Amino acid sequence: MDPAVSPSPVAVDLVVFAVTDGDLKVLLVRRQAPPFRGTWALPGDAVDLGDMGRRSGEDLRAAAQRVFRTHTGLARDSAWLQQLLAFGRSGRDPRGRVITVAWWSLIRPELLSLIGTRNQMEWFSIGEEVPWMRLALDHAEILAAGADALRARVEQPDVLFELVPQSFTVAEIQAAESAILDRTTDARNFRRRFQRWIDAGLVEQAPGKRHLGRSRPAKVWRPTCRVPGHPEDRSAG
Amino acid sequence: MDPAVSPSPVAVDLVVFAVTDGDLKVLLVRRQAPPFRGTWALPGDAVDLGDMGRRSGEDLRAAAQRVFRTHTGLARDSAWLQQLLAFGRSGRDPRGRVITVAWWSLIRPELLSLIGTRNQMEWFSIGEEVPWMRLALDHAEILAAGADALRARVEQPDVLFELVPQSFTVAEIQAAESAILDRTTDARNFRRRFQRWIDAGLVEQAPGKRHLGRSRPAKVWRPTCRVPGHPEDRSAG
DNA sequence: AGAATAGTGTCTATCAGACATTATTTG
DNA sequence: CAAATAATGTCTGATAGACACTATTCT
Repeated sequence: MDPAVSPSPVAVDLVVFAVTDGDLKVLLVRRQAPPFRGTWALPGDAVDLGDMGRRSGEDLRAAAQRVFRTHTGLARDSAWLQQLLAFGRSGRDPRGRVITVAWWSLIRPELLSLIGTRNQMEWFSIGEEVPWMRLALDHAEILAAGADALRARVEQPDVLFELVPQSFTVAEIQAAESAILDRTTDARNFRRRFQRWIDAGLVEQAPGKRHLGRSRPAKVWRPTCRVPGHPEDRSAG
Repeated sequence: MDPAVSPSPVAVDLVVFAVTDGDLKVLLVRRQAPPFRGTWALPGDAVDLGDMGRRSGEDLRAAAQRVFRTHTGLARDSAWLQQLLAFGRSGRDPRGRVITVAWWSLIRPELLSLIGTRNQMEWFSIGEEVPWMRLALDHAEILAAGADALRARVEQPDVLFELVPQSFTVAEIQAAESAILDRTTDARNFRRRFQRWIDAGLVEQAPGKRHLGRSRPAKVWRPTCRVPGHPEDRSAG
């Protein structure tokens, strides 16, 4: 197939977030094929639409999960994926007319080590390092929309839970929020909100404690058991 | 062209809202062509993708505007349109694999008379009348998502402004909010919020008063002049 | 005067931001 | 005990819900 022509008019692109070292990071990959070969881009791929009848092709969510697995090596089940928006400006892709459905995804810090630095990919700190001006296609625009969506929803505990370890201390989850919003909340006020999450039954204490250095050990918490992960949103496929 | 085969793998569908008679209504059209001929559906159409290279086709937003104009007869400029989500479950369309990008739209009550009851279309009250179980394709799902999006954003004055006349009384805009949320807010508490909109410079008094029956006339308000209408969101097309 | 709707004010609970203090561990 | 981080509590201002009264018009 001619690599300069898109194999499908519909694609998916992922804005994959993680929090490490107190920074909100996004996963970018170096494009292996033209156009924009060698430039940083969001992980994405064409959606297999089938052949307009007989072969049924893959669902949008399945395509997003496939891209997630291809680039991270993680099981598709461990992917928290939510649809963002469709981007389809005529002329956004030099290969032809391609509509892309963008998704945002969250990865826990514990899983990052499993990903490693394989292939041509890298985590970029949203605040500083992202080479915004040099992203392929309209990916800068998509990434900005993804960051907006994340920031808009980070107040909801369930989003935050996907960006910290399965069990966490109050300080850890607060640090995650700070990284996303890029501002420090007062620890005491944050704890008060956290207390409400406890009262509402959103979190429960996990066994064990955690302590670093020579200080008082912190209690460990976890989200109260729901079915693990995966928001079932309407845009499922 | 074979009407049983979709002309394009990408479509747009519109969830068009209006408030009349104290009810939140949505515009449905009777499908003229198979499949689902004769059933109620959201207004929508295939997106012209061009020919994958030479002809550039139309932007997603342009397609949504075109559908808006086709079905309402209103100028595309008067369309408040915001992207909702893409729906692309394999098998959602019996004609083949079609991804649809859904938009939600708001129409002021003053414009409703211009639309009339042309063609095969009708306004249905969300609460009661919508024949949910009998909508074509996955339009019930799309409509539900659209209603959710509207309810989630109705607290923001700018959304509410698009569902009332260009100039309105406090009672009128409160009635619109009540219709959308399907619950009555206390008039005095609503007025207090409205006072804050005045203080923030979101609304200003318009000339004239309005009075019905034998009661005290009400002041008339309007949004402070911004460029008329049209949210410029990132998903522009 | 009476009916009807417009507009203003009060009391209270909840929540966010700013800020001080006590508690528990290691060295 | 000193250092370091965990955890709790107080004061204040903004906002939402419940509720009572005054104002202006028409009949």
